Amino acid sequence: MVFRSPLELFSASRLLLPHFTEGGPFQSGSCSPEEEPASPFPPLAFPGLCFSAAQVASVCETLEETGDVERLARFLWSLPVATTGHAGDSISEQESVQRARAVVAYHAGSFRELYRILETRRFTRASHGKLQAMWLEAHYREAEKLRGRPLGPVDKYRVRKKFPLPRTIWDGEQKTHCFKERTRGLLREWYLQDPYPNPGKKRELAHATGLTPTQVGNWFKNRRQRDRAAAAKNRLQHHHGMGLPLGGARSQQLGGLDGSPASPDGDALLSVTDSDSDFDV
DNA sequence: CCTGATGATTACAT
DNA sequence: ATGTAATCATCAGG
Repeated sequence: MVFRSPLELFSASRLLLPHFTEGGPFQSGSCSPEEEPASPFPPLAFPGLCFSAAQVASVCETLEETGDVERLARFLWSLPVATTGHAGDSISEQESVQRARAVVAYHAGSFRELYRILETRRFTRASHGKLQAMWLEAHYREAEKLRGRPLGPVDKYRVRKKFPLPRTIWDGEQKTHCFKERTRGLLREWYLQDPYPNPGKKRELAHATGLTPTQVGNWFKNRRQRDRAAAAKNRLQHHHGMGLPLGGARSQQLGGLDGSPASPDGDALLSVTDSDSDFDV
């Protein structure tokens, strides 16, 4: 659907390329210090043969940020494909280029190519979020197409389990349910010291966790509510007299999900995180 | 503070 | 393998 005729693409790329080289809007000084600063742009040569890696990366990043996927696709197609020989570490290997190719493949619906890119190349953390979203969305759409209907939460969960994120775009730092594990740990620590933080503390904690002060306030509010509810439940249980041999504070209702030890499949290391914080009275 | 909505997860049945 | 019910946590608004 997004494809155009090759003629138009090529002409557009010829129009596009000089536009980006002029003025040098961004310097993506990642790792190319020894390139010639002179000869800013050979005006009429073939673009793929004369652009430095930094320039290509800059163009890719700019086009990706602006969301102009069509132009990005044209630019990628204008690049030299699979320059053999020693070109293994050259332009094509740059993360910006690989990420751009992933974006283009995703938008074009070329999911297999997208998967190949995401699985074979290694990406830095800054790209993980976007690439993970693309990986998941692509699989969702495929599953959705196989079936007639849109996917529910359970279907998405199953798709997620069936196609786990590759290590190339996931550093193993799993997020439990909502916030990052690190964030939750910080919130819990501060909560233990002071369940009613003043605005200053809230702001400081928000900055430390990357959340908004409102989110921090909501978390504390919900947390207090949850603890209070747990305490009330416990008190009721005590009055009624619990005959259960289990001495744990949380009873049937609150600890309802801890009885699932039959899932030793790797990713169970975090499912126990916060329910344990409901310490007994 | 309480409630509704939503997502994630599990368990059960088909 | 897929559908469904139940549970839990989080988020946001009244």
